Amino acid sequence: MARSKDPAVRALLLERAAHMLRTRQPVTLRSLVDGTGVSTMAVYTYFGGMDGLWTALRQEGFRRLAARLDTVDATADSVRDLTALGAAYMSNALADPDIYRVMFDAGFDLEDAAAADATLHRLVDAVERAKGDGRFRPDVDAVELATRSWVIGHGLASLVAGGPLPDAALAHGVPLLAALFASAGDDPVRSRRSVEAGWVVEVPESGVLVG
Amino acid sequence: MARSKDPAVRALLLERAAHMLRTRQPVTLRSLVDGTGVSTMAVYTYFGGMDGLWTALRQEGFRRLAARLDTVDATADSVRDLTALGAAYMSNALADPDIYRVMFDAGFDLEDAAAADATLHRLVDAVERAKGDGRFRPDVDAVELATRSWVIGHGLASLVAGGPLPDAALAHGVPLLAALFASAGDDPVRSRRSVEAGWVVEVPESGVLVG
DNA sequence: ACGCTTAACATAGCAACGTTATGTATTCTG
DNA sequence: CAGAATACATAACGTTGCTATGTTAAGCGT
Repeated sequence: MARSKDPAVRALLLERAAHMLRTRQPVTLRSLVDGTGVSTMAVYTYFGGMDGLWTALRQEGFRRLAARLDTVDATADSVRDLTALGAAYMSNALADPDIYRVMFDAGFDLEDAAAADATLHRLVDAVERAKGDGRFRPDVDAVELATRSWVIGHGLASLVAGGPLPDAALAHGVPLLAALFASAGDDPVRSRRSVEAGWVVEVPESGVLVG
Repeated sequence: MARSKDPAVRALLLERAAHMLRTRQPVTLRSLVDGTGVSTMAVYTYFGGMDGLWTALRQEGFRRLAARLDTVDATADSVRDLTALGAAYMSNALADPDIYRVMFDAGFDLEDAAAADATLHRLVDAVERAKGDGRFRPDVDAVELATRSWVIGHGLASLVAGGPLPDAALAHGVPLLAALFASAGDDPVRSRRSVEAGWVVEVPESGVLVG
């Protein structure tokens, strides 16, 4: 056959692209490879072009999101845990606003949909656990409730991360989720307490915002 | 002085850019002016460059949004009206997904913030009218409740318009808004009825989706 | 063990992009 | 009615993503 691709080069380019995105430098084919020792062709052998790089970057974003969601561990309060997943989602979006924007930008293909589905599934699991605990009505559809939580989380993340709303608007997450969970059958007072306990969002360069 | 700018040319370029965006043609400087008889310089005299064109396009988007929100007229049911504003917001986003995306994309400057604020203000007014009708608790902050409605609307619009969720997901708007309004003091059953009455979203090429 | 095949990579060039410099025409002003 | 300033066309410049071409090196069959 021939030479085999070096996975380290791929990782290097991906890392560098993410870093350039974070530091607000325009990510162009030439600026990406400048100083790395590799030529522009590397982007084509590893990603098939710039479009492929963006796709890979989206998947890297979902990978990081998944990693952050994994740091949320289950407690006795399943509604708190569900909220904590939402807070972790938010922390991830704020940690890298540009990557988050790229994740949901124009070229949302089937691969990305699968990745998005995987992260949504974690929410579904959390909802089902809460149902098992009797927090939600038995007739509540776990996928639907998870999707609605996602709508709230994405709306908030999208408007705060580089959007028109300030960081302080993250506080809206608590009443929004509490209202949603109460509508699914959870006791309003108890729900509020659980959500306040779980809503801990890390805001870069401004510490931690607690609900 | 000298020749005066022709407002018709500005409107023509803006209209054409919006049309190219809707028909998924890439909007480039040259493709924009091709066939219009004007030269590439027109974009610079009228908008100061492509960035200026995007800013103008964002404002055009907010203008259209405002126009659509104006078609919602007040009825005796103020919560229905508030929901109808949300539905109109959604219809606008789905009618021109690409313009909607541009509106909330990267270059969100102060002008855009003002435009966004103006549209948010209509929601605030509607919330205050509902408070006057005794539908919401007196201690409810109108701006906050309006912002939370916006978070739901934007999250849904963003995930449906070109995003991972299908058009059918628009139906989530009803339970989400109903839950939010109920948490603000509105009677749950009555709220549900009002929201179902107001949630009428126009989906292009697939008719009208009623809650 | 050796040569052929094939993939990885560098170099160079292409069309198209946004922008700017330059020149011309037009229209308001003094 | 002349002067000046602005609208606009034309053309060029640097940079973009991409591709064609050439070279090098790794893996397999004999």
